[in-house]
Amino acid sequence: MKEDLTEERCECIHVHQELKEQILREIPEEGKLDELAAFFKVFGDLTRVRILYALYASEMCVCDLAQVLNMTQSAISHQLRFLKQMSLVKNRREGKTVFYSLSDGHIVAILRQGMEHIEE
Amino acid sequence: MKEDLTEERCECIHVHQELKEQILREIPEEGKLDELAAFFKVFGDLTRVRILYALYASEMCVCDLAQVLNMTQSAISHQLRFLKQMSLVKNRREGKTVFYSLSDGHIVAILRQGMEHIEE
DNA sequence: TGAACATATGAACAATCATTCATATGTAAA
DNA sequence: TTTACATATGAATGATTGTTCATATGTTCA
Repeated sequence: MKEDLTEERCECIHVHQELKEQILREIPEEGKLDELAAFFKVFGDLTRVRILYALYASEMCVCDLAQVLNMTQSAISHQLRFLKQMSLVKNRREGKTVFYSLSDGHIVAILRQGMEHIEE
Repeated sequence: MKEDLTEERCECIHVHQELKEQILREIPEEGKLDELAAFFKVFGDLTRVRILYALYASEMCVCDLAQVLNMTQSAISHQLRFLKQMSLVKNRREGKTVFYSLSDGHIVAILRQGMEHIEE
């Protein structure tokens, strides 16, 4: 939790102590919110969103992703590691190549919901 | 669009030219994806997520938000401006104070879906 | 009009992050 | 075992971003 910053507070009293505590109870705990923000942060980058849509179209290896998205293998690989850490993608090895795919349909649902919002 | 990086490409041919173009057709256009990433980026910060949940609990003025979340008025104000730009919140003035609230129920739906995902 | 309060905002700073470069690891085939 | 290919990764760098500080704008009331 942060330190108390009351010294510099205005005198606004729309939220009195009681109500303030009630609101705080309605807000999920900081740990959960931190996880949530971290989760959404994954979708907040153009490269990662492109990767996710590409994998939605088809399972692919790192090299193919790099070709399709016209980026370096290293850049793609770094982002895939991040996506894997956040369990948005899974992978399987087949000989020298590693194939990546979306970890579940949930991901697509979230992308779709975001799309709906910006297309208004 | 980025420059062509083919010189340093591997020889992986799982995606031949035809398939590559088909996949590219299935990926939304770069402009849309950019918007989408920008949209999700808003949810990718702890402070902003806390603000959104606080406003979900109750409409509030800047000063009250600062108190409830124990942050400076300036920090909250900056984030509210951002949230407003991305049209996640709206506001109304009443005398000296400005009240903020969620712009629509869609926002809550997205937060909920994110929560569902991390609670697995 | 002037004083007090609520909010907004520009500039600066520190922290975070995406990409690049160089190189390491893992696998297959010769 | 050596070579070649596919992927992974650590360090460095440039860009982005959240907060702070100082101050400006907008509103009410005396």
